[in-house]
Amino acid sequence: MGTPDTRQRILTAAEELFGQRGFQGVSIREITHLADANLASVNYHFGSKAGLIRSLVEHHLGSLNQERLDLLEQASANSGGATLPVEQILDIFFRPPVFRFVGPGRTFPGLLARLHNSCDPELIEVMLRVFGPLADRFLTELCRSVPHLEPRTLLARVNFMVGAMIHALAEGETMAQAFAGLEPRQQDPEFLTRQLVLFCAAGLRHE
Amino acid sequence: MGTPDTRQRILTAAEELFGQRGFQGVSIREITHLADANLASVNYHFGSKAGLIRSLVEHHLGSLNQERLDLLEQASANSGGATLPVEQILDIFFRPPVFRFVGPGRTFPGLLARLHNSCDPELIEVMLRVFGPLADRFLTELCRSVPHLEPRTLLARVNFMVGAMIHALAEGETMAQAFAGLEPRQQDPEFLTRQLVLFCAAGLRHE
DNA sequence: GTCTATACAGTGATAGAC
DNA sequence: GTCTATCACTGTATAGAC
Repeated sequence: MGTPDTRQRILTAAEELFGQRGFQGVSIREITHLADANLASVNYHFGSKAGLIRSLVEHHLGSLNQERLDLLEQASANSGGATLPVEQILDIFFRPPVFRFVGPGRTFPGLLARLHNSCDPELIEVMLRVFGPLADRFLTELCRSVPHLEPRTLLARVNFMVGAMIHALAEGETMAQAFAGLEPRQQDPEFLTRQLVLFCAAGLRHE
Repeated sequence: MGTPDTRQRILTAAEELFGQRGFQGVSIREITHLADANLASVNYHFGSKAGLIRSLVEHHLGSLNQERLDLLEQASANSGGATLPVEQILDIFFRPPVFRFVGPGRTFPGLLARLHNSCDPELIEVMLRVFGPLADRFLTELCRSVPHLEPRTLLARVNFMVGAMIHALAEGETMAQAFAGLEPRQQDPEFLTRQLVLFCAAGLRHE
C-alpha cells in the first residue's frame, strides 16, 4: 500500500499522538499535520475531535472483547458445559488486554484508563456498547462459578477487579514503582496476568 | 463569615465545578464568574489553571492521608507493636476515603481518579509527594502482616488494591450498575468498605 | 499585595467555494 | 472530498489602578 486514505492516516496519527500525550494534550492541527491532511478533515470524517477518539476506542476494544468472548465460548465448549473454575474465567478476561497493552511503546492503555473516567456522555455510551456484551457473558459465567456470592456482592467485586486491571495497565510503570523507589523496569505480562488472576480469584472466592 | 477572601472563593467554586464536569470541562472564566472574582485572579493566586487543581488535590489528599497515618499509628500503638492483621490495615486504608467520597453530591472522587491518570508532570509530582509517606508506612506494615509475599508480588497486589478503590469510588454509581442493568442506587459506604477489605485481604493473603 | 481590564496566541468547529 | 477563511472560545500574560 502506498498512501492509505485520509481517514486511515488520521486514525494512525491520532493513535500515536493520543497515546503519547493524551486526548487533551494533542490538537487536531498536530494530528492533521502528521497525517498530511487538512485541518477540517477530522471534522468531516469523524464529526469532531471526540468522534475521532470514539472511533479509536471502538476499534481497539471491539476486537479485544471479541477475542475474550471467543476464548470464553471455546473454554465453555471444551468443558462440555460444566462450570468453569474462577481462575480460568479470569485468565481469559485478563490475558488478552494485558498482552496487548503491556510492553515498550504501548502507550494506549494510559489513554484508555483516562477514557474510562471520562465525562463525555457520548464516550460513555460507546464504552457501554462495547463492554455491554462482555459484561453480560462474564457475569453469567462468574455467577455460576462463585454461587455463594449474592449478585450485589459479586457486582461490587467484579468492579474491583476491573479497577485493578485498568490501574495496573495504566500506571504499573509509573506510580507504583516510584512509591517503592524501584527502578522503572519493564513489566512482565505473564507475571502481571498471573498476579491479577491469583489476587482476584482469591478475592472473589472469599466468604 | 460574610465573604471569604478571593483565594478561598475560587477554591470553593473550582471544587464544585471540577467535581461536576471535570478539569477540562470547566473554564477559568466559569470559575471566576461563580466565585465573583476577576478572570486573572486564578493566575495571580495559583499561577495557572493546573496550579489551581494542584492546590485542591494537595488540600484534600493531604488531610485524608494524615488521617489514615494517624489511625495506623494508633492501631499500632494499641497492639503493643505486634503485627496487625491485614484486615485491620486495609480497613484503615479504605475507610477514610470511602466515607469522605461516597454519598450524594460527592463528585470529587471521579475527578481524583482522572487525575491519577493525568499526564501533567507537575501534578504527578504532587501526587507522589502527597502519597509517598502513606505508601511507605502502609507497605512496611503490610510487609510484616503478609510476610510470605516477596516485595515485587506485594507491590503488584497493592497496586491492584489501589486501582480497585479508585475505580469503585469513581464510578461505582455509573458503569458497573449500567452493565448489570441495575437501578442507580446510592452506594452504602459501610458495604463498600467491607467489600474492599474482604476482597483485597483475601487477594493479599493468597499464595 | 490585591485586583482589574485588556490583549494575545492557540483551540475546535463550521460554512461555503472548489 | 478537500480546502480556506472565519468564528467563538480557551488559558495566559501584563500594564496599571487601588
